[in-house]
Amino acid sequence: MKGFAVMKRTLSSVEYSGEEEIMASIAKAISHPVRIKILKLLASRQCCFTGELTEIIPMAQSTISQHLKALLEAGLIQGEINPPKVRYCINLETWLTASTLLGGFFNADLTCRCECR
Amino acid sequence: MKGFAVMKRTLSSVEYSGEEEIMASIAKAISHPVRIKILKLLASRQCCFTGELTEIIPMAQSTISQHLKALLEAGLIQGEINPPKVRYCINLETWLTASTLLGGFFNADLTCRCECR
DNA sequence: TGTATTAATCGTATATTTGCGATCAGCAAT
DNA sequence: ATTGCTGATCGCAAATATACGATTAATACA
Repeated sequence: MKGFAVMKRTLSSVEYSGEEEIMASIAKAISHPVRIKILKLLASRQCCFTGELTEIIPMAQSTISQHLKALLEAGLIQGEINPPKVRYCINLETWLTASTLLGGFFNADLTCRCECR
Repeated sequence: MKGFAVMKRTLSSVEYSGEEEIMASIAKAISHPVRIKILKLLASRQCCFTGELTEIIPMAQSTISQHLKALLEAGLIQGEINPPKVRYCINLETWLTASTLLGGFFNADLTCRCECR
């Protein structure tokens, strides 16, 4: 991972639009239930939060840290390092981008009129 | 993949709500740019479509078929088998679910007021 | 019965994800 | 300096995902 321009295991590098890559990147970030749970927790606590996550979610501390890192790299959260503690909160900017891109995508008016089943 | 109730590589099976698992499953389906591109194509062509995808997207036919299968299993598309052709189109029901869940998730009113950076 | 067409599936190689324990890094207070 | 605390990172193992070519399945047509 790291940024949006990776993945070229093959020669036939397909071309993607910036939006497609950003959307995919955000989707990948929330493609694991525990990361959705984490985001929900962060969003509900008004804001900032810390590794009390470890107490709420029964997973190894290192595992949770990894998920936080994934969310951080996707830009969905931001953290304020303040050793020995770190506070995380939603990154409103990316949050808005996600809302716009994903919302716009799924809200598209699809008047499907085919006989597919 | 297959359904929403997999993943228990570990002993400390974390509990997830149905919504969390459905959201994660949908997000995973659109976590690859080529699948977003495919969905866009299907959505734009009014509706139904076929493996002309192979002509538009420079990827092996088997690879595209695999991505279609992923979208199918996530319920985002549906296909009408009509050998030797198959027509795919958006599955409006899941599409609406995705819109509701993801939209509701990201549209949550976050009045963050922390000093995190 | 062959032949052509389309698309799924199989088998394989490689890369990424996920999870864990163990260790390291940064700071505060002894 | 030593200790304690929180949290990131490392190293490993196992599971998934991704991409491909080759093969197979299903049907229409000659």
